[in-house]
Amino acid sequence: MAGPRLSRLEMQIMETLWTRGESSIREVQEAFPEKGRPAYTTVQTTINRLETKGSVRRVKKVGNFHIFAAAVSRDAAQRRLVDDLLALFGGRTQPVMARLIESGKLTLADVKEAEKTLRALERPERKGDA
Amino acid sequence: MAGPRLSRLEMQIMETLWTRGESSIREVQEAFPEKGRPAYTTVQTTINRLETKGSVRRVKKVGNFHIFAAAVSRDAAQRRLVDDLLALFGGRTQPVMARLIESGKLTLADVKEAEKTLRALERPERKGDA
DNA sequence: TAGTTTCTACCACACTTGTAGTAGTAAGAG
DNA sequence: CTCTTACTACTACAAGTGTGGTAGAAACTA
Repeated sequence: MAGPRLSRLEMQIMETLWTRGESSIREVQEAFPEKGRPAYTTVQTTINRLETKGSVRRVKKVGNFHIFAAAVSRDAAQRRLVDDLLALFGGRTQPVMARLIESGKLTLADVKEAEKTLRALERPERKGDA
Repeated sequence: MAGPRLSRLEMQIMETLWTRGESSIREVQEAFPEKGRPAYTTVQTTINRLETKGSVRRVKKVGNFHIFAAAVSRDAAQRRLVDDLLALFGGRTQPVMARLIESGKLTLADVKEAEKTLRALERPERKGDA
């Protein structure tokens, strides 16, 4: 399955749709930080492409403008990104973790959280192991 | 610095150069799994582009062919990939970790290793904190 | 040396992505 | 009902990427 690949700008737009919910092109555009905000038509073009890809759909028309909504979940889209990255690393997570640590963004809390989740997942793994 | 962005195919080629060391185009090409191996000229074109980007350099000529070598470290290139991904996640590692777990590739051992590394890094953090 | 093989240099092309302009239409302001 | 404005649909275009073809040179092989 995996859905289509989403580019940087596409992801930023999806992010707005995920966080603010159904939005017009104008709303999506204005959600960008004023500094470096893309032109209205740039957002329009990109949303149209997302629509073609099936990642976004227009839900209704209000006045003379359309309202769009994400047609894929944030989790699914993010999963795709991580899977692609992982493929680039030959499927090995260890070097990914190493780079995350280098980035300085990975906190001990994040890791402990992950560890807890993993333990919870591993315990019920009685019959079908990975 | 960050160096240029490397595409999927470019990364695959770099991977060969990193693991096997200096190689000819033919060697790089044949390092690809037979199934879905790109044409010789595809590899050639891509190596040329890598050369233009400064990620690869030709080190010598043997007979009638050139020998190429990576001009950037694997770590640096991988760091770039992870940083780019992180940017897409708004700099937050937590969702990245979550997706890694979902992928089923992240092992408890990887996480413990990361935890150890983080602890070791955090302790000496006397003067210059993050 | 002549033929065959193997490279190299360059070109071509389609698809993606970021970016934005233009023309026309629909909606709200008076 | 007319004007102004905001939005839509469409078009354009350059850089990046994957893909591979062609022509000609260089180097082994007999």
